This record gives sequence, C-alpha cells and structure tokens, in this order.
Amino acid sequence: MNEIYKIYKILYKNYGPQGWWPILGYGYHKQDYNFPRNHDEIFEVCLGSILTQNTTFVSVIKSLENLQAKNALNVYTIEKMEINEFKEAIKPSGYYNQKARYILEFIAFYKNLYGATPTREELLNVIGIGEETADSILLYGYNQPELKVDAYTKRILVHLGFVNDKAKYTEIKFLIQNSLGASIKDKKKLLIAYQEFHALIVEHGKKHYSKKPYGSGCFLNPHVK
DNA sequence: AGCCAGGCTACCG
DNA sequence: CGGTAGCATGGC
Repeated sequence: MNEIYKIYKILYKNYGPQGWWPILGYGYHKQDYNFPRNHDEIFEVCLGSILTQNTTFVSVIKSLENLQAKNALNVYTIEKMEINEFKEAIKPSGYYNQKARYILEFIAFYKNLYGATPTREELLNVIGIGEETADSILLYGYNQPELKVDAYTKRILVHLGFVNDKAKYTEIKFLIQNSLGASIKDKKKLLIAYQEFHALIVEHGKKHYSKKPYGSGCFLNPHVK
C-alpha cells in the first residue's frame, strides 16, 4: 500500500465521506454519488467552481442562492440579466467584476457544448478557467477522472515531504492519481476516490493547514514516511 | 486590525 | 520561462 493511498484511508476513516460537490437544496450528498443529476445541476457546479476561486464556499452558496432567488441559475436568464444586477448577486464571493466576466465567458463556451462533456484543453482556453477550476468542473460537474489540486493539497504534501514547494500543479496531480490508481483498480471506485480525496484534503486543510505554523495538530505525520 | 479563503490573468524581468 | 500585483467580500 503506497503512502498517498494510506493518507487517503486515514483521512476517510477520520472524517468519513464528504459528499462533494454540494448542490443547493441537498447540500453535501454523502455516499450518494449520483450527482449532478441533470444539466441544471451541472451548470450550478460549473458556476460554483468559478465563484469559489480564492473564496470560501459559504460565500459561494450565498451568491448561488441570490441567483436562484431570481430564477437565474441558468444560461438564458443570466445572459438577459442586467450586468450590474448579476454582479450584485455574486458579490458575496468577491472579485465580482472579474468573476462576472469569467462566468459570461464560460456561458458562451457552455452553450456551444449542447450538453456534451468538455475536454480539459477546451476548458483551459476559456478566460477565467485555470487548471484547478477546469479539474473542478470535470471532476464534480462531469464525473471525469481529473483530480483537483488546490493550495491545501500542495501545502500538505510539501509539509509531509512528498514534493518540494516548487512542484507544479500537474506533478502533484499525477503523483496522487498514480498513487490512488495503483491501489484502486475499479474505475468507478477510483473516480469516487478522486472526488473524496480532494474533499477530505480540504476538510483536513481547514483544520490543520490554514494557520501558521502549517501542520500543527496534523495526525498524518506519524502514519507516513 | 490583520490575515485568510476550495485562483486566475496580465505583465514584468 | 518564473515571480508577483491586482482583484474584493466576509469571517474570525
């Protein structure tokens, strides 16, 4: 059993299934992996993925609820909406001028998909979608095996000595994907492991890696290396 | 009061 | 290329 997989098992045992990505009205659907269940929910995950950039998800939920209250969690209403009204709705998530543009850029792209699953490369060509947001959309919106790496992931792996602080996004992503893939052969289970791994990292990161010194109280150290 | 949050782009050397 | 300022609200 490799070390990264061991970390996954320890985190899962401690925190349990996380049920990402939360959907309005259902929240964290723990141990139910049949989400998103329709195009509206996929679209909601995409918007949430953009809105959550460098922001807490609590703020994202407020923004999404503001839109939902206007029946605007869909392409056509957002496009017709006055831009300042849209910005006001997403204000709680911060960077609302940037994010309003990013979302409109994404919608132009999304419409052209006609329900198809986008490729990672296509997503990366959309202004406002970087590697993490692309993987977030693919992993949680489209159930594609693309692990999402965030600041906590890197911070934790650096602290535990798996990578150095200059490690790039894809290096970390493939290290984790290859490690989990070596231990989990079933495709469906591997996808769920990707989804849960990132969610568990965030949960653990919020508890032990948000304040300096990073890693204080982290219980992973004695179990690995 | 200051730091951090489930990042990305633009621009610099 | 790698490094960094700017973006902005909300919670602790």
